Amino acid sequence: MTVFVEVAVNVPKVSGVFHYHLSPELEDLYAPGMLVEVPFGQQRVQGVLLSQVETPEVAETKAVTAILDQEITITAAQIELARWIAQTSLAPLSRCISLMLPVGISKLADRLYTLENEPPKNEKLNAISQQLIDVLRDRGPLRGRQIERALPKSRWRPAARSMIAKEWLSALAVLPPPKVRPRYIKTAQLAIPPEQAEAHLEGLSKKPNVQERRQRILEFLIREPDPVAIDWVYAESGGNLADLKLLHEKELVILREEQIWRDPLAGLAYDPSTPLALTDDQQAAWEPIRQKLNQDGPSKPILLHGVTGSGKTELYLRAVAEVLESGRQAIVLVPEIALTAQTVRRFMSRFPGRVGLVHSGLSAGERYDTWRRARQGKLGVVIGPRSALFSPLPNLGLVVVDESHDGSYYQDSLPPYYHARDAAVALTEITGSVCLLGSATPDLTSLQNSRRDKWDYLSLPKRIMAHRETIRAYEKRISGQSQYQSTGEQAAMIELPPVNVVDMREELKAGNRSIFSLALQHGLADVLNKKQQAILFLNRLGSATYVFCRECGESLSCPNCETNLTYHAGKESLLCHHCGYQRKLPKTCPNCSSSQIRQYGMGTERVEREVLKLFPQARTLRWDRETTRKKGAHEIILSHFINQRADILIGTQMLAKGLDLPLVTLVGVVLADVGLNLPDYRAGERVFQVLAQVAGRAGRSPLGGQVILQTFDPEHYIIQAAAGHDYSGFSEKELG
DNA sequence: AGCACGCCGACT
DNA sequence: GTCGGCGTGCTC
Repeated sequence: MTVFVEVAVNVPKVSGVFHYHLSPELEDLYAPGMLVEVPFGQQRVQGVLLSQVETPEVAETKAVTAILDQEITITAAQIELARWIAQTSLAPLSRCISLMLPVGISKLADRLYTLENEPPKNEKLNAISQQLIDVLRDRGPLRGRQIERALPKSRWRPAARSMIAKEWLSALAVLPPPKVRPRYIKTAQLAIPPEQAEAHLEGLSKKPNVQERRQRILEFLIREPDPVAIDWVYAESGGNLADLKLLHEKELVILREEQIWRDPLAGLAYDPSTPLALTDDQQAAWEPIRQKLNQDGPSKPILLHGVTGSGKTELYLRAVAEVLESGRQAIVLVPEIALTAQTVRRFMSRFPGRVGLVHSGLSAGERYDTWRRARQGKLGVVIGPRSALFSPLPNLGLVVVDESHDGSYYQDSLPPYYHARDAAVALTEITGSVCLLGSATPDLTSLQNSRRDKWDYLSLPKRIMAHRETIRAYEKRISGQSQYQSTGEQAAMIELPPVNVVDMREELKAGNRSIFSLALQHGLADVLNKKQQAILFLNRLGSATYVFCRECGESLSCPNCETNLTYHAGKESLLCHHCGYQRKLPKTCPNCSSSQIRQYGMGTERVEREVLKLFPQARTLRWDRETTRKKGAHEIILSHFINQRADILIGTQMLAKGLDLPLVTLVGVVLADVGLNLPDYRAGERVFQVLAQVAGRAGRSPLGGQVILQTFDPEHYIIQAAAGHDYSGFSEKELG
């Protein structure tokens, strides 16, 4: 009986699965999820075995060439998840399967080109053919991708084809081996009991210095009973591999190869932390979560709606601990590692040695090793952005989606276009595990799911100031400026900061032409005086500059699609990014004929300049795409600010993501209504989310805090809702 | 991705 | 008449 299997081939653009048969020697080794090599057309390609099939769809099946990895590369749950993503995103299944292959493992087919015969001397060759011949003569046989690099952008493939027909070249279908491999180090260990080794310290060499060196090696190994990395032996003794080999031949030392894990977290120091006591609110939310984690069978996803600073992370940590205790694993999704470093650090210090971190900055080797440790169940928690969802954990118990409203969970750059939040829910349904989605400003889709009882809903309505010791540390630092009394409880509650909405039209009427209202100027002066910190937030989308009438607040919009027109300095005209409508910048406002019509959009540099004009002594720090482009820049800027090496942090959208900046007492939103008039039914939702999040950055310490929200449209319900920290008011209005 | 098949323009 | 351009479709 021949065994037929379904294979998803790793070829971009190929949708669907193909049927192959297994040769008798592979039949016994077969398991779904294995990485194999199969012939496909003229090529040799990678594929993933899915399931066995009774009868193949075609009469003639080809045989699976080889099993590339004895261990399962993709778990059964992942195969199902890939199928789910393929179905819902309309992307080819093979693409969804390759999402789950770690970088360095996934390999596309290629061809190896060899120069077989020099073309006859009298043959006239075109330039490309000549180049190809030359490069193959110089460098020997090359793969297609190597030729691609040697002759960039040239159309060498047709030339190669015609030369293959003339038998000057040959082409062989190959599948390159994976780029990443486990890393091994050599270790040395004493082969005999230490007492006996003492007797062998003499006569290791005739040369006194060599004798001494080898003696030192033995002495070191006598002190270290466990296998030791040979580099360490060299460092301790000044010896080399030849010495070790000699000692090995004398049967005094065992030399071994030991696999090591490349771990990006290995060098990091962290203070282990213990669970914090829960507040009553947290306790009330924790109970149902705990129950679900310990109950068998399917359970609804949980939407954990907690205002900024309400202690959602502590609940995630508890949930993860509960899951680990029962021998299962957890995945924690965060929007962007660089912006959620604080959250990541809390997981690392609560579960030292059990956390695997995945993100784009890792080397292929680090990723591969983290992936393999996850596969072997050696990691308890995998934390990372959306790709962390595809870790092959053998016994998944929990998926946490932190800041689950965040737009970066949606992949829109290349297919499959999928939403990691939805995929997380799907994965927990497949595996029968628990999905915990946390947010201070849940997206309306999620809220609707909980309203319709598809999801469960838990809320943390109150803010926690800080843990008692933290508060005490601050009180020492600020010596008596505190507005709040310690309650004696483990954690004290604190109000969300008051929000002051400033009508910028009134400011102009009163003769203030600065981009800062008087209230914001006073606020900044006060902060600088008291040596506290402020954040200035620019709710800006891209580099677009909007045109406003400073008299009536009217923004110029496109007559066709109601999008705000944006000003392009290069063309000196207004452009609609939606339909391409273009017009000259008008001299007067079409609404009120005022001449106070200006482009109103600015970058962080402009804001910084304005701040320094008013407060030359202020120490400012800019945080935007431009200043954070370099690797590690996020951490540097943040730690600068947290350590009070700057007074005012000026930044864009990134500021809105889960940062804990305790000394910030003032948040100024330079222009709150930007983005409100976009032709997108979620524009209001996005603006509300970002305003609510950034407002939540203020006043997280005993110093209290306030938010100043500048706007030309103070009556807008989104602005009103954000000003009142009124999520339910906002969602009522949006959902009806 | 690669390759075959197939249908229209400039050449021996 | 044919060589060859690249559009479309298929690969178990």
